[in-house]
Amino acid sequence: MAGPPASPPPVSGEPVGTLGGPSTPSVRGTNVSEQVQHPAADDDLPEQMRVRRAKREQLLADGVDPYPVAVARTAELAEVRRRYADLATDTASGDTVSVAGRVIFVRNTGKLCFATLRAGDGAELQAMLSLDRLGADALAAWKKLVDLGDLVAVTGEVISSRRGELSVLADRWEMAAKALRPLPVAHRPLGEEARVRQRYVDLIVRPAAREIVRARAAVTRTLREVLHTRDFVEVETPMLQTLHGGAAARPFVTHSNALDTDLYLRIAPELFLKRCVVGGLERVFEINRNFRNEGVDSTHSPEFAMLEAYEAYGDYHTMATLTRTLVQAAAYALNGSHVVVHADGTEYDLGGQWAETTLYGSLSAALGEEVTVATPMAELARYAARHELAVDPKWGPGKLAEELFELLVTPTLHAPTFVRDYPAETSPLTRAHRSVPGVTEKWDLYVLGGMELATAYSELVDPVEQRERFQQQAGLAARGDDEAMRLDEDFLRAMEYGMPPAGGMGMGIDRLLMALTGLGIRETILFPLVRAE
RNA sequence: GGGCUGCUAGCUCAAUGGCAGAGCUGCGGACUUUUAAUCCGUAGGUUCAGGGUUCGAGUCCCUGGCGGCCCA
Repeated sequence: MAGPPASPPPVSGEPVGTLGGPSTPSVRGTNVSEQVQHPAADDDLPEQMRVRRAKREQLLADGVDPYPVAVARTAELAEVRRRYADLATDTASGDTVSVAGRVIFVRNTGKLCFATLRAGDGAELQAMLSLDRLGADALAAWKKLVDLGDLVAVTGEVISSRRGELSVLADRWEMAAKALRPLPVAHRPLGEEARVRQRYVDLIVRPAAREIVRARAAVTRTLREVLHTRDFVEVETPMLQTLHGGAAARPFVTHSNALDTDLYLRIAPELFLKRCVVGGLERVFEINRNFRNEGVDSTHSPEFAMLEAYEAYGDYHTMATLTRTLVQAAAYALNGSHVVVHADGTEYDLGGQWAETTLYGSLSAALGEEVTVATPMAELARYAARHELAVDPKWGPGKLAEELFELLVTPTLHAPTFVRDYPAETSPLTRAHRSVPGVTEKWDLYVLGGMELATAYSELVDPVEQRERFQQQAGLAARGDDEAMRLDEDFLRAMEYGMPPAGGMGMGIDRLLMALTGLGIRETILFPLVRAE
């Protein structure tokens, strides 16, 4: 380390050549004065950033790369913790290791410095830097040049301090990457917006932020494993589509220059997965993103991850069993139990068999009046008025019954509940019930007081009936319902080759994480969409 | 779309219409066993932007921007 830390380097801006070097011709001939503005811009930086930039300059001046291509590293922090877990207080192991991590706390005394290093997995290890081991220059350089947030590497003996803290007593230290921005206060939560907009900082300072990322990975891996063991094949179907279909939702529109045509970001993979089933991929699934150009709030994100699975010769009963298996496996992967613990400490039991009811049955119970798919519009409208539900004139009786159900029943569905047999009117891709007229073989799975977690059908596979349902939807679209589905000729052509009877299921991955953790959707998505700064 | 609410130092937050502050962070100093180290000293601000009321606006009013919560 270079000697006396006498002169704070002249803050003379970027070293020549890094930016605007010879490769940028515009700089050379003309406006040289513009180049000199870099230092001036630096002067506008907050003091703490100027200081850190100056330290970077000092390192360079000392001939030390603040961003070396590699540093000595023989062990991970967690590995050292594991291996020396039993090292007695105030003893030395005799073993030398090289470790690296981010400096999150510093406690400097005159001739002995302590720093807490943290690795990406959350493991922490103390580094000790003493005058007698390091020498005056290296110790002075440490104190002068290392800030909270820097990534450093330390080589030394694994010891336990007098207070019993497992530590690396440094013979040598190196800068692994100099941080130019200060870390936020480590023990106070970052503001909501900063957490979302600068997730990287959130991840550095908040262990729970890292845990949710790993929880999500554990969940998606578990879903895949369960499906693979049941011989489901994972596929990836188009996210750019010339027609949007498979759900009732407003799409995002984009444009292909090559084809000179507008394209839609998919709102659901359903119609492509069914093409797969027609082709003989009898058990097929996809986990990927859907995009819906709709509201953004605590349960809705414009892009959201979804699992869809189709099983030939299955139906909505087999999909219910599959769904319960998947959710319970995910819960088990997170918590080792079907009872998960939410962020607020409450327990949520996903175990055992789940409650089942029907839409009209549960609605009748809530209304105290017998309601069926045959109940006329006028009567339903009276119930709506009784409960102060505004009725959209575009609604039919099926849609109104569903709205009443959502208003009166779903808030009461706290434990996981399958709600079966929806009106045909609102389910254009669903097969008619095999014994109950007017309803379809569809269920919605509700959790946590009304959050819709998954849905499944016994799929409609009759191409003629499918065409009629599409035509009804096209009529709605023509009347200005921009959520209505478009007629997809190629999909119908596929169906005309014959699709086996099948069950299909879709589950929101973000919502599954919410149900398993009790967190809001913006916490379960690493980088949720936010307005540009 | 409607209602409520927030935006102040790098971070988290204070400040009856009357000198813009604290803790942490930073900087200078002391300290060879600290644990969010401690102690002494010190710096740091376009109070989101623009307009208005006022002798005087972070504070009140209007418009806009960016968030959050609740409702449809």
